Amino acid sequence: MTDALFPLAPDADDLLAGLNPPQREAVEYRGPALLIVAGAGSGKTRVLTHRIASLLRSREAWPSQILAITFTNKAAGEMRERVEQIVGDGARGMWISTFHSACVRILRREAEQFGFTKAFTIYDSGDSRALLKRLVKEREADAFGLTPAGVQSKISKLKNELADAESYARDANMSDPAERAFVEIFGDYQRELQKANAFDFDDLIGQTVFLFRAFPHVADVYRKRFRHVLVDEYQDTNHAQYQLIRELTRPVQTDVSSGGAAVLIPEADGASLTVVGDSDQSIYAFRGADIRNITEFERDFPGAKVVLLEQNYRSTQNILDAANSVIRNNFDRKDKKLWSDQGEGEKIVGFTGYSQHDEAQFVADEIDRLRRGGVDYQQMAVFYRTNSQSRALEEIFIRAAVPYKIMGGTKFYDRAEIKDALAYLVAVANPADEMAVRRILNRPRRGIGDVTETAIARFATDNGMSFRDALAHPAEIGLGPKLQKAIAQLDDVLREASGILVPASGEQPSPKAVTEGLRVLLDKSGYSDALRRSRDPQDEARVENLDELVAVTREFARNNPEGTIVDFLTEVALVSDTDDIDDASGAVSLMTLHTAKGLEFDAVFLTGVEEDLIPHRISAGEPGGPQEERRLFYVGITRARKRLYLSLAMTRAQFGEVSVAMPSRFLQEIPSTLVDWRQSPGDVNSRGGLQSRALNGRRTTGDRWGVKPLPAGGGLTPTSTAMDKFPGLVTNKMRDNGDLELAAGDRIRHDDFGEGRVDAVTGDGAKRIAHVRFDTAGSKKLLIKVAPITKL
DNA sequence: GCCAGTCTCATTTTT
DNA sequence: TGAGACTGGC
Repeated sequence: MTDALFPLAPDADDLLAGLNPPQREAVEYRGPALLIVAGAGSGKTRVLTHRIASLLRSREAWPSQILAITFTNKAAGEMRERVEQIVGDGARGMWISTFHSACVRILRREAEQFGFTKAFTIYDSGDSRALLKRLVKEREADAFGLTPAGVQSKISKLKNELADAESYARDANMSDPAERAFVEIFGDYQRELQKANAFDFDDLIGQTVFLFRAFPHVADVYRKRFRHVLVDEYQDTNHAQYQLIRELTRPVQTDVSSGGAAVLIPEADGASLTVVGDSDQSIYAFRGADIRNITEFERDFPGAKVVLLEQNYRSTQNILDAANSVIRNNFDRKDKKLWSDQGEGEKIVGFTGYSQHDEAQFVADEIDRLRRGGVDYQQMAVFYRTNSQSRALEEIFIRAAVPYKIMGGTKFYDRAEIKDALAYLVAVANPADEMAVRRILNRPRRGIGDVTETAIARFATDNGMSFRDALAHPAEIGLGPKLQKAIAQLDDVLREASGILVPASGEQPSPKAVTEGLRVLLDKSGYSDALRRSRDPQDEARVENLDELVAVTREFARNNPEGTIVDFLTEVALVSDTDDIDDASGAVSLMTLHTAKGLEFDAVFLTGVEEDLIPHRISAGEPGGPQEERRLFYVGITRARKRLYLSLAMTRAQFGEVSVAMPSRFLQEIPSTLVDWRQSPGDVNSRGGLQSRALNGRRTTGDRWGVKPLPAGGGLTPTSTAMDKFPGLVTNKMRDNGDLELAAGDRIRHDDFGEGRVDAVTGDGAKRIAHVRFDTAGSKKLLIKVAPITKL
């Protein structure tokens, strides 16, 4: 069979060209279930896109029969692009999207089936927290120690497990007042969402599963449609997502029952399922990702084929050796070894700074050096564990004129003025969304405070109308003339915008509707004017941000000529700024380790490699926490193509207080032969103080980092790395008196000061300080955790 | 109802 | 440290 459009033979070849044997197998295997275990940098995107292309080319599937699910919008965009590169227009009609977008698409189509409308709002976590705040307050649940944030995360966890308020209540200890309050709030919350015609983030998945289970005929529509389901980053799926996949890949059954007898006959096999993932890169357990989804795939899908991709095309062998030797310490994993044929490459560079600024300075200097050596800024990235660590880096980078951009972090759509503007749009698109209407009620200031807001709400309840509709009856609410006028004006503006954005049925809104509607809302409500008149200098920036939002609507109209206000709001709710990573900007990327997943750079700086940061101290108490932290560290390492820097600081200022930082235990897991310590923890922290010789020396050297400082001991150990010089300085081996209990009256011995008596102990945790009077050396204050002391 | 100044409090990761 | 809650004066 030849086909003019799709000549089979040559194309099949070019899809396999350049692939190694396991990769080929992953592209070519056909069967009900396939698990591709793809180590970092093993070319999984390539495999996935070629697999899709191969299905299309061979006519095994129409584009519309393919559903590819990724974790981020960025990944979805990339995959689409790469598939289009291969098959061109033949990719049209495929669903390549995130879990959330796919579910929104389904829910919008089917919303009417279960009490929602197409125009439902998507609550982001800020929205749901705001709602919960109100509910917690109404129930006075703070008296039981419930906080909005705590309730939110608990609800989220439950939803990820597909539990609802009722099912949770069945097993909950209802004699505990806090539990009872929680159950009540959970119930309230769900009712409020329904009333507001809104889904929160977790609902998008959970309610889709619910929809499929409650309405099998609806599910069958999608089961018949999607014959090939492919899931990327499968190790990050949570239970709800797992169940969604299960529902989608169930066999289609036809109901031929007659006269009350239910008879189901199989109509078609379940869709073929391909999942790609790497359990070593599972770093989202904290928000419900269940690593078992991937580790038990073969049990879940008997007969599943498993393909292992272990050849790494990204990094040098040194980097991979480091990564392997770190991840090896996680005990419950299947052994998997990344290898590369790119040669050893450069050694990993280690550096210890005195402070985080010192560390940042090293990074800045080294970036500068790399740049001079021909590495582009956009090929360099700096990672850190927590967002707050970026500040020190930024300060130094600004001073050192290193161009940088922060990925993630404060989001455009999180700004108050943007949320206000969007609330205006939501109030028009989905008037049932009371939260949105309440939000804009007094923005700009209209003199409407708590009292008036409550009066409106009461009027609405009393008259069986929505909060939004109550705005149309200011005279009847019993308010002063000024307030009546203010409310009437708001009502007018919303009405006018509604005419533009949601025209009467049958009429097509103009492509410019969203832009125009937003303009009307901002201008006629007085919002823009209020900002422009303000003398707060920040308001100038806010005006600019709103202009930017208007520009976003224009861009949206260009890309989606048929796009409605609801489509626009969906996009805004689901697309974070992290997604539009501007690769051409010529700047160094700064981001958290989590954000780094899926990216790669020629040079990577992994900063803050300290205990309590990575592994983060909070993780210590969580089951599986330390292991997940190790995977996070592993993810960071494996982002690097050619150069990897590991840096830390000996002291770190946190919330205004300086504390001593210890090298991370993970450093010790890397063979010392792989690391070239420019300045090791030993150089900085040799006992005797933090103003070490190495640090002082550095300040006076012209080329600060060009020359490797001589190893201590006069260079008598030429092959040693600095790590050898300070046995006893890194974690296990590092002096760590940990939970050494000292109390006033105890006698201790200090390596340098001899014996003494403890007068008092102050502080707590790692910062406990012993006040000691030594027999010969006088009084000293010692940090109990690290001081070279023993109790007698 | 508004505002500005003070206070307290928690500080991980985010589709 | 810095964001949000709270308070008291207008």
